[in-house]
Amino acid sequence: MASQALPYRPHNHQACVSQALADARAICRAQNARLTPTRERVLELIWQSHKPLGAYDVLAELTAEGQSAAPPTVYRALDFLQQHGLVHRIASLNAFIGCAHAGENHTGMFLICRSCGNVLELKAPGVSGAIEDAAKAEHFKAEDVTLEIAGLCPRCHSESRHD
Amino acid sequence: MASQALPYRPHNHQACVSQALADARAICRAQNARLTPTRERVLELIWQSHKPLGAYDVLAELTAEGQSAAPPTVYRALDFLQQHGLVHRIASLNAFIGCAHAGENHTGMFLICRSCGNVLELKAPGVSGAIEDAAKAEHFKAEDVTLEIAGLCPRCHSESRHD
DNA sequence: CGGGAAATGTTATAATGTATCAAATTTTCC
DNA sequence: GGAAAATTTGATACATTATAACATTTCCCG
Repeated sequence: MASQALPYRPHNHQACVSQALADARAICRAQNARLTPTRERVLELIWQSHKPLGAYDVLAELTAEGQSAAPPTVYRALDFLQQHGLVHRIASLNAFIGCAHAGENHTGMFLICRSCGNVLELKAPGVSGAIEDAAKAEHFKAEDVTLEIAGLCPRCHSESRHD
Repeated sequence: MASQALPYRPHNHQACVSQALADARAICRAQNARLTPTRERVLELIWQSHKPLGAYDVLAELTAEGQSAAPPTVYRALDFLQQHGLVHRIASLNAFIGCAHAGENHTGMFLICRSCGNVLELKAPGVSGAIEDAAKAEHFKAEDVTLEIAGLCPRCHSESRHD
């Protein structure tokens, strides 16, 4: 069995991208939302790795491809993708990452490696439950959860001990 | 008994401020850190309410008081206060709030009311434990947790139902 | 009181995100 | 099919948040 989650070990990443794009098309079709070429291209760029990408990094790639793009181009596409649950914004990094559980109606929990930069998105029902309980105990109506854990992924952690 | 946590109901807020400043002085003395006038004044400004304050809001108040302040003045003071556990940065708001549990070595969990803007900081050991477990299951070494819940505080929630 | 460290002042600039309005495209509905 | 409405995109300008770099001052310690 694999000891480490996908982002932390070599894998056929093109499969991740293809899957994400296929899911996105299906989700947009189901929601009657228009996954236009720019939006799809931005999603693909975001998915180019498991590291979060800044909006201006996306912009740079678009302009490098010859597209006439400005900041609003990118932010609008990212807003659309977020609203349809296809990407997440990582608040602690001001960056964006492809959603690993698109369409599953989840509360994202992100493990962010400060060494290699890769991010793993978990579902962690136990955590979500504990958060709901804590909010409920204060009579607080939770609507949106930001949960980002910075640290060392298994790979970088084991390497750092072999110095 | 009180049904709502402090930030969500009227209270003698000056007592919060005095307590926070007294704690800060004690903590800095214990750590041999210098709580200079600017740092102390920034902490006091941050504590002027239970709503997070932006760095440039702090800056505006400092300049209004006649201090010759620039962005680095504020960010340096905030960095110092964060390092000594006296304020927290709310990543989802790009703003800062006084630490409600200074010196207690905790993982902050923030309940942020999107209506009134007040923030309650909780300790929630159950949540921290669940997060640690989830990270451990992925062999991830957690170092820093960002946990921010946006929603409606008890007060705003009950008001919104009486429309 | 002198030498080094810490803190502050100052200017400039980087990085991230939005407002606004015009033009083009797509959808809707007759 | 074609006109009106809604959505999407283009383009310019600007707002907000944060940092780099270097000079100056203040404080601590011997």
